[in-house]
Amino acid sequence: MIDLKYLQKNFDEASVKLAKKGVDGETLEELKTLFANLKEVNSTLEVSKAEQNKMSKLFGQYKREGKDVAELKAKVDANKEIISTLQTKANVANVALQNIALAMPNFPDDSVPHGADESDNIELKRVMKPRVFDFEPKEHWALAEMNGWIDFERGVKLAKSRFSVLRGDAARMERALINFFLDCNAKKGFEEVCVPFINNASMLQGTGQLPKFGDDLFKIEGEELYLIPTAEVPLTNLYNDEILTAKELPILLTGYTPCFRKEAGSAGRDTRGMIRQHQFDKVEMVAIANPNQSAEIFKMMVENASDILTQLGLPHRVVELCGGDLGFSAAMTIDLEVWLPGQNKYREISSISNTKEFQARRAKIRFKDNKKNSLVHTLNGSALAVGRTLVAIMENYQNSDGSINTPEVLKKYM
RNA sequence: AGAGAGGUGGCCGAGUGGUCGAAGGCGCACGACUGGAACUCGUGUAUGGGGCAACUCAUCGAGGGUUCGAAUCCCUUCCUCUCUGCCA
Repeated sequence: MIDLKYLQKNFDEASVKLAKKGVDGETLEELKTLFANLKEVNSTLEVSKAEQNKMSKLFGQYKREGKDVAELKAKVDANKEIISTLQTKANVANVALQNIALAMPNFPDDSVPHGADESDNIELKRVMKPRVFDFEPKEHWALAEMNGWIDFERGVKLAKSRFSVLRGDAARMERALINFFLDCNAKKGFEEVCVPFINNASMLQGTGQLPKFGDDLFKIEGEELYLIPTAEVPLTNLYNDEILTAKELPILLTGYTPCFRKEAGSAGRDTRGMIRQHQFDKVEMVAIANPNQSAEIFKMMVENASDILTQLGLPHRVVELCGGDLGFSAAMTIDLEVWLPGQNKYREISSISNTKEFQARRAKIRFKDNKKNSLVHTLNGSALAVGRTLVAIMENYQNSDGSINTPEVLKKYM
């Protein structure tokens, strides 16, 4: 959640920032008004409550002294009415405020380039030259069929479309990749954790998936529980509603989880192959950091993910997201896009974001900094999306006969 | 899933209608003592909101109710523990 006090005091500046992310001024204006109203109602309410508390204390005193309380009771009863009215007003205002505030995206960092969508993103650099093929490289679904690696039909039979089954060496390579990624992250100081793949609504709100993006989540019927769309949710919320000490920061976490997404807005996109599935494996990095550490950690996370791709021999590029392409919670994001020779283009394989204090404010993750409590910064990034890495290996390591070589670093894992 | 017990501050634990944001202990921080430390003694030590501040409002798992007044009574709900059942 954005800082409403800041919005109040620096409305114009905040409007400019959020315009970068495509937020119209009207909603922002509404938010500001609601906030001001709530403050006013609350302050009058507080005065009445203070009055009520005083009178109640007096009431007890009168009783003990055997004095007559009839007159006082009349006063107290009248005040009670006023409080009840004000309280109702305050509750309504608060709900309205929360509804808008929780749906308001994060401020983009000042460094974030302007732009409307993906096409305005900025390529920072390319790592490794794509291999030159002396034959026409095939797309991964063709290779999958030739090698019996992916069973799309039976995946659909078991669940529905956008589910698939990995078989044989593909299944083993999926597992090898998970282990390889976790080991790489551990070397960079990330603690490995194994978490529930189902989280409750409050956690999903903490990281920003709820209330606005519920349509993209698989919900457990009859319960306030959801299949996680990314390990970012359980890893970040590990410290939900906690006050950490400055000493224990930064907390670096990594974990493997499957991710479940309804892909509600993606009908027709990437329908073929394994690029966009309802369930996919991912190894995630999360950092809970002191604000003065977060820039450096962000850089480290990007380098780590890029380094893993390099170790796997996968050409990729580093892309800085523009304001319009930035996710809801992110203040800044860098994507890594891997080269897919079969598709002849770069495709996202990792997304690393600094949400600054946006998630920390929602999830109430704070740290004690000489007596004072401050919000932490939270960062998250994939290292890496496992299924897409498998796809990248298939396309980059294919031979003319359709067979697929194993990347050197993966051999000891298989 | 059924039966019973219970959820209080960083932890333990008292508190069954008012003077309780909460005794006492532990832990922690600071100070005194010491060459230094332990011991001992003193002081301090929840969170969120409003206010420059004095101060004030809210919070005793969560939500609602009774009452002038609720940690304390009532209802709902979540969670934990024990026993039974089931299961990896």
